[in-house]
Amino acid sequence: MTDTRTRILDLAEDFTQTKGFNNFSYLDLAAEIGVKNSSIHYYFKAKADLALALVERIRETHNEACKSFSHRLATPQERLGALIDHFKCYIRDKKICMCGMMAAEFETVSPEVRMALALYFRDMRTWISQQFVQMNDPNPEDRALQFLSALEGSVLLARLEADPMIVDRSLDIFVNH
Amino acid sequence: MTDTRTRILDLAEDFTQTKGFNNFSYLDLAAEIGVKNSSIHYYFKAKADLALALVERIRETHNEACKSFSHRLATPQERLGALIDHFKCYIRDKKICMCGMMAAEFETVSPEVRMALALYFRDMRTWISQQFVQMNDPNPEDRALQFLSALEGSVLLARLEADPMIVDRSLDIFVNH
DNA sequence: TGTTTTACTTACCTACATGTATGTAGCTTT
DNA sequence: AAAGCTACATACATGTAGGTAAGTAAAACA
Repeated sequence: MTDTRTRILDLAEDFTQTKGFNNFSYLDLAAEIGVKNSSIHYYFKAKADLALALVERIRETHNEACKSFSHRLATPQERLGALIDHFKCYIRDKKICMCGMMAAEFETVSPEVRMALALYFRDMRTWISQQFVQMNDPNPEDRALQFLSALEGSVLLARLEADPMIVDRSLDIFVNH
Repeated sequence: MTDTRTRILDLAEDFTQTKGFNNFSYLDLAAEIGVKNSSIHYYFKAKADLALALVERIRETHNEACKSFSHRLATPQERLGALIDHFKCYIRDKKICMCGMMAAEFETVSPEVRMALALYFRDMRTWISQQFVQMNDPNPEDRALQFLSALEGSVLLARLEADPMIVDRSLDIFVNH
C-alpha cells in the first residue's frame, strides 16, 4: 500500500478534477482513505497547504510527462497529439484539468497557489511553444496560447457533453497542418 | 431601485463569475442586498433553483445580445469580434464566463442545471457557426467548437495572468483570416 | 534501555451553510 | 370592512467544514 500522504494527494487531485478544490472536505478524504480527518491535518495543516502541494506536485509530474513525450516521440505533431490524448482521457472519468479547475476557482485560493498555477501554465506554454518552433510556425508563442486555451476550454465542453471527441475536434487544426 | 429578485440574480451572477456558484452563500447575498437570508429563500426556495434561474436568464440575455450583434454589425468578423470583446471585458472585473464556471462545477449541479448549461453552449455554438457559414468556412461546426473552446479557455488564462490581451491573442486567428 | 519521532486517534470547538416554520406590516381585492 | 396576498423578518434546526489540543502505540534512535 502506498503511503498515506500520497494517497491523500491522489484522492484530493481526483476530487479537485471532478468536483473542484472547494467542493470536498477533509472528512471526505478521511472517509475514503480510512483515517480520521485530523490525520489529514497532520499531513496538510490547512487546506491551503494541500492546494499548494497538489499544484506543485502536478507541475513536476506534468513537466516530466512532457520531457518523456519529447524523448519518445519523433515529431512535434505526435508530441502535441500525446498531450491532447492525455487531456482527452480525463473526460471518460468526468474529470477536467486540475489546474484548469483551480484557475476557475482562482479568486478563492491563496497567493501562493495563484503563483504555482501561473508557473504551471507558463511551463506548459513554453513546452507547447517549442513544438511550434519545430513546426516552423511564424508565431510559436501565440500559437501555444491558442493551443492551450483551446485545450482547457475543450475539456470543459467535452465533459459537459460527455463526448471526448470534442477535445479532438477543438485541436485538430493545430496538429493537422 | 430595481426589484429584489433581479438584484439577487445580478449579485449571484457576479459571485458565480468571480468565486463560483458553490463559493457564496445565501447569507453573502442577503448581507450585500440588505435583507435576511430567509428573503433569498422566499424568491429561490433552494440554491439549486437559483442556479437554474441564473443559467436560464443568461441564456436568454446572451441570445438577445447575439441577435443584436447580427443586426448592428455588418460582417461576421465584426460580430465575432463583438463576442470576443464581451468576454474580454470580464477580465478587468476578475470574472470569467458564468456558464464556463458552472461547466467546471458541472459534477456538483443538478440535472436541470446541466441541461440548461448544455443548451446555453449549443445556442452559442449555433450562432458562432452561422458566422463561419457566412465566412465560407468549409467546416463551420468544428470551427465554432474551436472558437468556443478557445474563448472559454482564454478567459481562464487571461484572468490568471490579469491580462485581457490573452483573450485577443487566443482568438485572433478566427477573425483575422 | 530510555528518549524521541512518526503516524496517527479521541475529543472537542467555532463558524457557517442551508434550510424550515411562523409571524407580520402593508397593500389589494372582493 | 374582511380576507387574502406580497414581501419581507424572527427564530430556530441540523449538518458539516475546517481546525485545535492532547493523547498514544509502535518504531527508530542514542
